[in-house]
Amino acid sequence: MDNRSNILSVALRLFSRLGYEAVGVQEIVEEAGITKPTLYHYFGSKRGLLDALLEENFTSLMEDVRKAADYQGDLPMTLQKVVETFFSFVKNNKEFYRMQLAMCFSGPGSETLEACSGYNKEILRILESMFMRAAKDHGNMKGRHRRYAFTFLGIINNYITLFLGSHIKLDTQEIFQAVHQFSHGIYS
Amino acid sequence: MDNRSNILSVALRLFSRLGYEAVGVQEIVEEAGITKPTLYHYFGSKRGLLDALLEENFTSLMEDVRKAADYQGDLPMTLQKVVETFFSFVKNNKEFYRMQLAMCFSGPGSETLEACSGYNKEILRILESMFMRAAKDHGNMKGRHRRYAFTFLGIINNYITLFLGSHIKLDTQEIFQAVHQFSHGIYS
DNA sequence: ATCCTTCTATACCGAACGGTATATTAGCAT
DNA sequence: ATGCTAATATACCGTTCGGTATAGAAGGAT
Repeated sequence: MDNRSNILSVALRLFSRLGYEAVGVQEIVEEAGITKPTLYHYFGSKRGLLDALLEENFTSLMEDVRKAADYQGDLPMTLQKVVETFFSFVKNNKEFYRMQLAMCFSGPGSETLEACSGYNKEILRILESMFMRAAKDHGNMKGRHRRYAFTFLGIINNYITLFLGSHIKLDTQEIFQAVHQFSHGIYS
Repeated sequence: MDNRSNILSVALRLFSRLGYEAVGVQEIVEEAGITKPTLYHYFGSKRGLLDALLEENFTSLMEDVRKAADYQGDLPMTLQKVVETFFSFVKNNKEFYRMQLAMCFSGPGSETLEACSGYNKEILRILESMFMRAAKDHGNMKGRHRRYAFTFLGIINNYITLFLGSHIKLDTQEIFQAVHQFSHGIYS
């Protein structure tokens, strides 16, 4: 593996375990078996390294979610596909999703929240526009798109959190449950 | 206000905004208008300060939750009282709950997670034992206490997160919704 | 062969980190 | 008054922080 990829993978592991602020650049380069100038050659700064990490992984996740959230008249199926997409992504990118989740919940003035808030807003936009298109066929959903997006993502992240804590497996039954739990909030 | 309380309040504000790791002791004492030895006199270390913060606030929260979670035959009412208790606590302790939530989601090897995991386990224990007592009257709940506790707390934290982001108000209607959303997961 | 670019290491920077040795002040009990 | 304790400040500790100036390899293009 080349140095750049190696740095990214080591940084992801450390950030997700200890948190971005708690990890020093020195720690990363030692673990990666290189020296600081190499890291700074590729990423310019510690923050640049974080940004590269977020960019690469979020791009892939958002691509998947965009495909899954393409509503074509069958809302339950679309929701199921979205949940399935998230769960599948998380299974293949546990460390990244754990890091990202931690950053979402960091304080409103923190660098980590600022770094990932743009990506999360984009994901919410994707979900919101899915609900907007669905609202044309479900009159009672009108004007609640944003709220639905927040709640839906919240439920998904609940399940993912349980998975990351080894409390559930994230199988097909769980996909169904997540959709079901959310749907109940819509139709009642 | 005495120095000790002042330090606690300044630290809580900074920790909740920037994150524990991102805040320096120097920053705290400057904001509080004192010097380092004063802080170290009262709390011994930066970590000791965090522990004191967690101890004081969690003790109060857990006391409230324990009272609310005292199941006496009416599960929906008990659930409602628990949600109400959380919401009311959060309204009066926004900064603390935001900090605590961030710490819950920090990496599995981080100091912040270690600092608050004990308290969260205790809260989960309280909820779990509530569900265990309720299971005597609801046969279909048996063996799922832990999972119910996780899910219930997850939904509550969803609503709280939306509140902390100024997306909802956390009023009585929201209490009802949270209970409703969770209950659907039980009875179906 | 030489030049240019890319990549990497040695060695270092000033600043900030968490923490403390020492001394002084204030209040209180004797 | 004296001595004891709690509380506070000045000034400093060694370490680590993120980041960099400089120079040497390495490799391809001319």
